[in-house]
Amino acid sequence: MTAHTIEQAALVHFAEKGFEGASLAGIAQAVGIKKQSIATYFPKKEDLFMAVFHGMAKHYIGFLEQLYQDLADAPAETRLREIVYKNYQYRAGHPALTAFYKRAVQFPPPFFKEVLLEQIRMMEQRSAVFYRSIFEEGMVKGEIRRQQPEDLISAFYCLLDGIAMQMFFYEEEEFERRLKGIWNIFWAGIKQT
Amino acid sequence: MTAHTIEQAALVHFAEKGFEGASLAGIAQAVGIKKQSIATYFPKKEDLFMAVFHGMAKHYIGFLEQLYQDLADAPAETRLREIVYKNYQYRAGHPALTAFYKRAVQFPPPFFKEVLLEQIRMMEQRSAVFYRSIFEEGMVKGEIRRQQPEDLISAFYCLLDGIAMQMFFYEEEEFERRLKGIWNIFWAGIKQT
DNA sequence: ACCTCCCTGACGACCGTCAGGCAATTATGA
DNA sequence: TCATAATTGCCTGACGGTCGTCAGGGAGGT
Repeated sequence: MTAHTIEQAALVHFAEKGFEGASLAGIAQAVGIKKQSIATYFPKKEDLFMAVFHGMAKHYIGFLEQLYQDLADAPAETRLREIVYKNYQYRAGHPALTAFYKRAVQFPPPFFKEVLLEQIRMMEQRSAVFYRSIFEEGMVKGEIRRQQPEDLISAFYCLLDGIAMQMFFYEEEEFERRLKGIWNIFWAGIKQT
Repeated sequence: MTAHTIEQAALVHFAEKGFEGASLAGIAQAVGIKKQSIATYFPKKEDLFMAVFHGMAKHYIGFLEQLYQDLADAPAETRLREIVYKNYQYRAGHPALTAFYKRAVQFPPPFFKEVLLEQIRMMEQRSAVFYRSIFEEGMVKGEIRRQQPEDLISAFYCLLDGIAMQMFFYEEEEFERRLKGIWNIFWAGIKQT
């Protein structure tokens, strides 16, 4: 039980200050124990980081699977727009998880850069399969203009990443206005005319 | 002279490990002096970081001004595409500056979060004025479909940020293939049909 | 008697910063 | 022109503080 509490506190600290910047003392204090007690559950700091990362990955993958399932029978536009918006809402609703993820992806602690990047590639590939099916189905049904599926996937990832970056700068209200405009332009760029 | 050498070494270290993660000892070693000697030019670590940041900002702004100037008389598509590609080439050609910028923007050291974010807002606003003029001119000339300029600007920033993120994951060749697809979809989304 | 869980104490390493020294260069004034 | 003063540029030494980790102890439940 305490292990889970530690993970939660560690998530926040790692998200805010990164792996090197976060201190075991600070995490322990947030839990209400001494720093040495963390070693009962996570012998090394790296172990704690790994546990937090896997917890985050599990949570996010669960969200994605649920999302994809819910959208099984819908027009391409609805499906894609829902992925964009639900991703945004997930990120807005889980700021600590999101900050941790952003930091881990862009500035991974050196001790397991490779493991981490591989994990991220896996997650992206899992998504790519799903996105590809949406695009190909959309093209067959005449909802989406015929073009290379790879280009569509690239652009969609670019859209999602760009949105994730922009979230950082604007207030909720302002951002949602922007999001609407961004989506309309993306959809205009791929739909069948 | 040494001051500039120190700044260059600091740029690399700050870019790779962040403000807290980079050590004065490491930077000094890269220059070939002792860590205490840095204090001759930069009394506090924060002063060094500030100097590096201002150097980077000046360099990048110079690049943007030059770019905007060169594109003064060209069709909207050319201008926008050039901005995208030249930005990409700049980032690819100056990886340390880019990494430093990314880290500073997304995870600013706490001691001057506000100063830094304000600086960034300034840089973005300077660009926004230029982008807006391209879009408005493009709409007047019938090159771009009539719509809210704000939406176009939002989408363009989203495009640039998304591209900056994606650069991280792919090799040069693979990435440039993707970039082409991404650009085509964006342009299809805003051009006059 | 044996785990489970958390504790105290101490360690070596590294951090940024302050204080002060010393040679080489440059500027000053007779 | 030359002695002297001032400045520059980098040095050594030491400081208090924080870090992660190792070693070992003790209370409470099984």
